[in-house]
Order: sequence, then structure tokens, then C-alpha cells
Amino acid sequence: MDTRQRILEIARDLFAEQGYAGTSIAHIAGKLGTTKAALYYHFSSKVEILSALVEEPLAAYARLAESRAAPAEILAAVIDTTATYLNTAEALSSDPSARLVLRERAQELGADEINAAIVATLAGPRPSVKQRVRAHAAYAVAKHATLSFAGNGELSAREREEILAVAVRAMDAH
Amino acid sequence: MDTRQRILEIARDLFAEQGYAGTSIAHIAGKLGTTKAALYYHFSSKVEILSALVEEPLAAYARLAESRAAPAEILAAVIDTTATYLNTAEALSSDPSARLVLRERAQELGADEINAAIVATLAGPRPSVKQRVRAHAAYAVAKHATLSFAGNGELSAREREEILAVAVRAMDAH
DNA sequence: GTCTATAAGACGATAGAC
DNA sequence: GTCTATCGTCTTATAGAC
Repeated sequence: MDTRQRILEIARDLFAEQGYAGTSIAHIAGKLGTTKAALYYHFSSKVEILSALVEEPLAAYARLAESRAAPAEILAAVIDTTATYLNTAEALSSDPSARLVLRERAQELGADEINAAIVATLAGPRPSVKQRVRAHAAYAVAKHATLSFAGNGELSAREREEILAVAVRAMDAH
Repeated sequence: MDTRQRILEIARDLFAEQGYAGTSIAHIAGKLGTTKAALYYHFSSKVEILSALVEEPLAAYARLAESRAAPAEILAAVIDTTATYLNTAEALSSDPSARLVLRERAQELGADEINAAIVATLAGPRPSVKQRVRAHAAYAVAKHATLSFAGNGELSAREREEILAVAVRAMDAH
């Protein structure tokens, strides 16, 4: 397989397990079966590996943030995107050291801004406290329930359906 | 103020911002206004700081895991505990490097086990897929909606009430 | 594209003076 | 209780041979 791609997969798993700051280039090279110097042929720095890693999922979430679809569709997309980029989404959104170096790079849009934008779309224009809470709640369900269930193997169709139902229901007025 | 306590507060904030692995003893000592050696008079190692930091919130969550109260009461307690230990709960549950070193220490009960126990209590005995999803969803709402709202200042009574309502509603059968 | 070797510094932690 | 000084190791990253 493509060496560059193998590096990214190894880094993704190690970052998810030990965090970005807690993972050394030497450790990645060790799992790759080469030396550190070989790794620097494919990536010019450690941050570059992280950047390449989050590029695709970040773009996918950014598209969600700009979506004009109905809440139920957005929530379904959040579930699917989270399930697709499982370990990457974890490292991206829950590792303080990774968030910090990405913020310093000041990429187009950071993970926090994207999350906020998705929630704002769900909440609608000039939301009340109740609407804001419900938007946050629905997003939390779609994201974290998916992480819990997809963490132990695949996300089954049944689980996906139930998660979506609860998320949508959190937004319902009544 | 007590030096030991000041160290813990500085460490808590730095860990939340940069992660455990991304924060050096020198950085903590710098903010404290002393040298590294002075810090080692109060704590014998870096992990000890983290351990002391998570001891109290971990015990609080563990008590929740053993609670036999009704779901609504447990969810209210999750909201309050999360709001109380805001930055500590963050570092504890979302930093891979912190989770790793704490797991290696094999403390009484890890954060993951505690979370699982709380969700299991919410789901009830022999839960269906629907019940398991709803328990995870309610817990995700109580925890992450609280983090979102308490992150920007205090959690207002109104916000607390709304979050609890949505969390409880996620568990309702219908 | 991968190697050996090494630079230059940050890291956790300790010894011993005060 | 805090200091200076230091040890040994690990860190990111580079130079240059193959």
C-alpha cells in the first residue's frame, strides 16, 4: 500500500490512543517498520501529519455546517460523518494538544467553529434558550451516541435508526 | 493560598488547554512563579499531579454509578457534577494522554468504566437496543450540553432546567 | 525512498546547598 | 520550602550516503 497512507493510518490510531503530544515520530516510524528519517521524506513535520489527517473529516463537517437542509437530515449526516471518520473525529475533537496546534495553524475553520455553526443551524434564527439547548442536545446525541456505539465495531442500521430518532425527538417542540 | 492547591489549579487549566502530555513541569512551575525543583517538593511526579486532580471528580462520578435513584435524579446529578468539575472533567474524559496514564495506574475505577456503569444504570436490566440508545443519548445530553453551556461562564438555572428536561425526555418511552 | 549519524534542545526527575 | 546545577533520556528535525 501507499506508504503515505500507511503513515496516516498508524498516526490516526496512535493519536487516538495516546494523543497528539503523547505520540512521538519515533513511535510512528517503529510501527511503520522504518526509521524516523524515512518518515520525514513523506511529511515535513509532525503537524503536517495531523493536518493531513484531519483535512478530509474537517471538510466533511464544514459542508454540514453550510447545509441548508432540514434538521433531521443534518442530524443523519452528523451520525454518518462521525461513524465514517471515527478515530479521526475523536483525535480531532477531543485531544487538547491536537486542537491547540491546529488552532495555531489557523486553518480555514477550526473544529470548534464548525461545531458551533452546525448547532446554530439546528437552533434556527434568533433562538430561545430552549431552542439553543435542544440544538446542543440533538447534536450531542448524534455525535456521542454514535461514538459510543460505533466504538465497539460497526454501527448497525438498527442503532443508526434509533440514534437518529432520539436526536430528532430532542429537537421537537411540544 | 496553599501552594499545593495553586499547583493543582494551574495544572488543571494547562491540562485542559494543552493536554496532559502537552504540558511540561517547567510550564507549570513558570506559571507558579517558582522552579521545577520546588514543584517536586509538593508532588513526587507528574502523574501524581494528574491523580490528585481527578481524585475528587472521579469519586463523585463513581458515586453516581452506584446510585439507585430514578433516572431523572441521576441525570440531574450528572449535570451538576459536570458543571462543578468543569475543566477537570474535560481533561479527565477527553484527553487521550491523560486517560492512558491513568489507565496504566489502574486506579479503582477508570473514567470509561464509570461512564459505562452510569449508562447501564439508566438503561435498566436487560435493555433493548432502543433502551440502550436512549440511555446513551440521555447521558450525552446531560454531559455535553452542560459542557457547552457552562463553558462560557456559569450554568444558569434556566439552562440547567432545560438541559435536564431534554435529557429526561430522551429516556421516555412512547 | 530509506538508511546512519547527529544536532540542538526539551523533558522528567534528583542532589545538595540554603 | 525553594534554590542552582545537573543527569540521562527522549524529542523534532536535518545532513549526507546509498
